[in-house]
Amino acid sequence: MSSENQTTRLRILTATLDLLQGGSKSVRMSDIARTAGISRQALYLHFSTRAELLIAAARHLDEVNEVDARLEPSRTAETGRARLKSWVESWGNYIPEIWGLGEALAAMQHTDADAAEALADRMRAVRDGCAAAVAALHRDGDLTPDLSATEATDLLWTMLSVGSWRQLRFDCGWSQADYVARMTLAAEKALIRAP
Amino acid sequence: MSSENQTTRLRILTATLDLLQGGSKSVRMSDIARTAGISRQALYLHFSTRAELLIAAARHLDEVNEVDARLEPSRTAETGRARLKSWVESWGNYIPEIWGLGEALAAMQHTDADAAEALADRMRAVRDGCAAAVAALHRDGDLTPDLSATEATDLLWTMLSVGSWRQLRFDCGWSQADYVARMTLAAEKALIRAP
DNA sequence: ATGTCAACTTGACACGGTGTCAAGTTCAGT
DNA sequence: ACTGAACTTGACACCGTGTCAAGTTGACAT
Repeated sequence: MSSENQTTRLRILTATLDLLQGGSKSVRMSDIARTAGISRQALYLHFSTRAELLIAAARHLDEVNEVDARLEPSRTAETGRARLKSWVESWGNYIPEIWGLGEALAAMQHTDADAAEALADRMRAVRDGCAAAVAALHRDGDLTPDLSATEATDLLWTMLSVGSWRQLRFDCGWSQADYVARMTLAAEKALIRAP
Repeated sequence: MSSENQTTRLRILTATLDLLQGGSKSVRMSDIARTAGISRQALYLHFSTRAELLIAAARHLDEVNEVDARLEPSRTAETGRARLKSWVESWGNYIPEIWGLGEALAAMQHTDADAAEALADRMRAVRDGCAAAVAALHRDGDLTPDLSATEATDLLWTMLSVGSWRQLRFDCGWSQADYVARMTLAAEKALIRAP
């Protein structure tokens, strides 16, 4: 940790995230090196593989954004309904910050097993958040009777996928606020027992 | 049309679809040539580019599957509700046949403008189907008041995306029948006015 | 002042996949 | 027997990733 040269490593990571944030299609190792102000080979001194770099960037992003703190309100919500609402909002508002990286990781998951694993990890974490919200609903007796807890989790997880967000946000032109509002409503309709 | 050598061209197209159908990660030009029983260069004699080949394969698939006929029941449904149900079923059951090709096309949409356009075309066609179902609901006064027709179309289109299907089908282990049944229900809850 | 070590640089190269080029082969139609 | 189209073999260029080798720079210790 402290034995590593943080400043160069950090410059690399932030360069990577900057390039990816823009949703730039294909971010090459040389692009990253250039924007970090070092040679392409110096990059390989720090990260021996593109996948490794992307994974490190993902971890770094998690730290910087204090993921746990952002999810706090959802975790401490009293009712299941409140928890669902809060979860959709927290996660939905986190997507814009990670989607570039997510798509880059997704694009290389078929050529690199580590990248696939890192992506799967993160998707699993999101799924856990969905499962917790569903469990809270279930506990309150508010879960719709036509879905098991697992099925409800599957459905919510899929509704909240990065791909769906991207499509609504960019292909359909929804604003971020629209996305959160409409998706919250859609999730409630799909999961909460009819009155 | 008839001036072209159909048999080799056809062998190529079916080889392409066969390889893609399996959801094989990276189907190379040489893989396709080998399974079609010709040399890699002969492949380039027929399709000068990988994108061109994939696009031709997509068109061929549309013909072979008689897309229009499959969508007939949805188009002729009497009520909006019936139309929605039928549309989700028709399209949902078509996804398994095209998803491999769709993902291949999607994977190269950032490196090839023609591939992007071909994919966009097909997605637009799906969106049109969604819009028609929503319009029928709206006509019957059955559309939920908290979504405009456009928003409802956006939402339905996104719920029925290939990515969501892939996630539910493979990551969540849903059967095709499960997918259609649950998705129909979810679409109805999201779009139809509460009683 | 000298030596050493780590971070970094330049420049070359291998590899895999796409696409191109040139020169042959095969064979049906005339 | 000749032509032309479909196809073959084999070489090569390009790009992006990853590797290797040799040199530069500068901080720190002695």
